[in-house]
Amino acid sequence: MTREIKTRIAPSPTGDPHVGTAYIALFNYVFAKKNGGKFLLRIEDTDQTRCRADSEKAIMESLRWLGLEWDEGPDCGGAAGPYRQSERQEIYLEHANILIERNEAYRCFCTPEILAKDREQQQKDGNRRFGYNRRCRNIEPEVSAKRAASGEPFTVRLKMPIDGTSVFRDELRGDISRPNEELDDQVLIKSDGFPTYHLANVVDDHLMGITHVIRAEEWIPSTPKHVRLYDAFGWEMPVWVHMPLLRNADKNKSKISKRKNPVSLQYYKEIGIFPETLVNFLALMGFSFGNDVEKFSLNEMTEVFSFEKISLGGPVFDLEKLTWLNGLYLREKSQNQLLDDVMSLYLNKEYLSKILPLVHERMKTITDFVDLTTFFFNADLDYSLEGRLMLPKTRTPKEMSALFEEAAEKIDVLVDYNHEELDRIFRGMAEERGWKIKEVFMPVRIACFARKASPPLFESMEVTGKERIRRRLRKAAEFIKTLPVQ
RNA sequence: GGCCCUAUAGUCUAGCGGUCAGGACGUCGGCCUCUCACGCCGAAAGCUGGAGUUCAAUUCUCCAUAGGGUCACCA
Repeated sequence: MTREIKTRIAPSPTGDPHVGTAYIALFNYVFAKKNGGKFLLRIEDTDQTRCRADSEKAIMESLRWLGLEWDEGPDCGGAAGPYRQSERQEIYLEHANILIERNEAYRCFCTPEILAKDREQQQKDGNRRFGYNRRCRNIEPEVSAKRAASGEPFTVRLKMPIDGTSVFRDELRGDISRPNEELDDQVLIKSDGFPTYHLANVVDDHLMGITHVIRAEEWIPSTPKHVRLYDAFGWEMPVWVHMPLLRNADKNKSKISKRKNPVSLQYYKEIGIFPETLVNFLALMGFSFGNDVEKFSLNEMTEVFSFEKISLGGPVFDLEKLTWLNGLYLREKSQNQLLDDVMSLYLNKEYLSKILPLVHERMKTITDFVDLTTFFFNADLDYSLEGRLMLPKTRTPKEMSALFEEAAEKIDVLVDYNHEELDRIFRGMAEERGWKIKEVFMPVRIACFARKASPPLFESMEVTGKERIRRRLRKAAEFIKTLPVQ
């Protein structure tokens, strides 16, 4: 009897909801629905140092916004719960122990310091083979157990074959093989007791009945480890499907990254992209509907979907085509629908009441409000008029664009995006460089608002929102490079 | 660097041995029009290179090249 088709999206709640997560979720969703199966959501929060409290909620909201509803998940439950890995601790430990008993895994007592030293030595020796040297692989089981019992910290590692070749079948590419000497003994349980992705992922996928693992191409190199895990447990293998990676629009088409491209789903929502547009566009990244059809809904895609319609070249995420597609959807909407959309995005009391205090004193008539606040509603700005003011006479284009890029980075890692933090960042950068405050603040004002005069800088940046501000800083950095040295 | 994946215009793609290499974004030109936008019409622009298989390669094989990914107690 064939199993019910089940797929999953397993995001790690380490930051803003990522466009790549939506991309992979989309294909998992569509494949499951096409086959009358289930699509589930699992939260991979096993990295205690990187997980952020509000991230999980934001990810769920974004996926829902896109209409990628899951059948089982941390909020709606399901037969194979819990769906949050941090709540499945005992399950992983139990399974790690099974592997130790079967001699498929072992405790490793090497400290991070020793490992770092090993790596250093390997570098020095010009040894091309990195990875763990398997020092603890053959410790006698009794000795190992005793050391563990005595409280010595350890990790659990998977015993990989030392020679030979691992082969697995990727649904889109056929057989992929890798020499085993390339694979080292992967850590399964970290010394903090949490599992690594490799263990948690395989155990959960099996226990949750996942039949098709549709994930990003970056996982291909470690798939042999996962295959080994399934074999060690004696479990039935899922079908492996590795989707191409979304790419930046830079020269090299590198893997999509927040340094070069807005990757937060929140951003696309903020600039007025409809969820159906984004889903449609993401689908276009690698999937062909057929008959030259480019505009289609999630349901229409589901009807015609098959893996044969996926192409493997890494698709560049092109904002221009996304915007064009959005226009198609927009012109199709009734004016009533559109009115609701316009109001719910920015023209509502909540948003306007954040702006109003910033311009209150600057207004003489009600109509001034509009002139004073346009940049709170724009996606990108036009720098053709005031743009040159981003470059103080005392600074070079290179220096200035570097500052903007650094600012975008610093803002990205902010835990709390607010005007105090922004103030701290920009004053700090001026100070570090020994620049005058005005050499930083005016250029930033132009970059963020394209005007010499604006409401209070950092308050306005706060209201405009992290993603749009980061995008503007990056755009400004590009623009400055086109200016002549003064 | 080792290993792995990928390769049709600037970008997204169709093609699954014989096609004038099709569509879309963008670009350019024109039409519509009070302007702009929309819409419509048209144009420029592509099979990375080299061997091999074949009567015939964009398509199959190999090599090269290029790009990407990956080599963590991150996912």
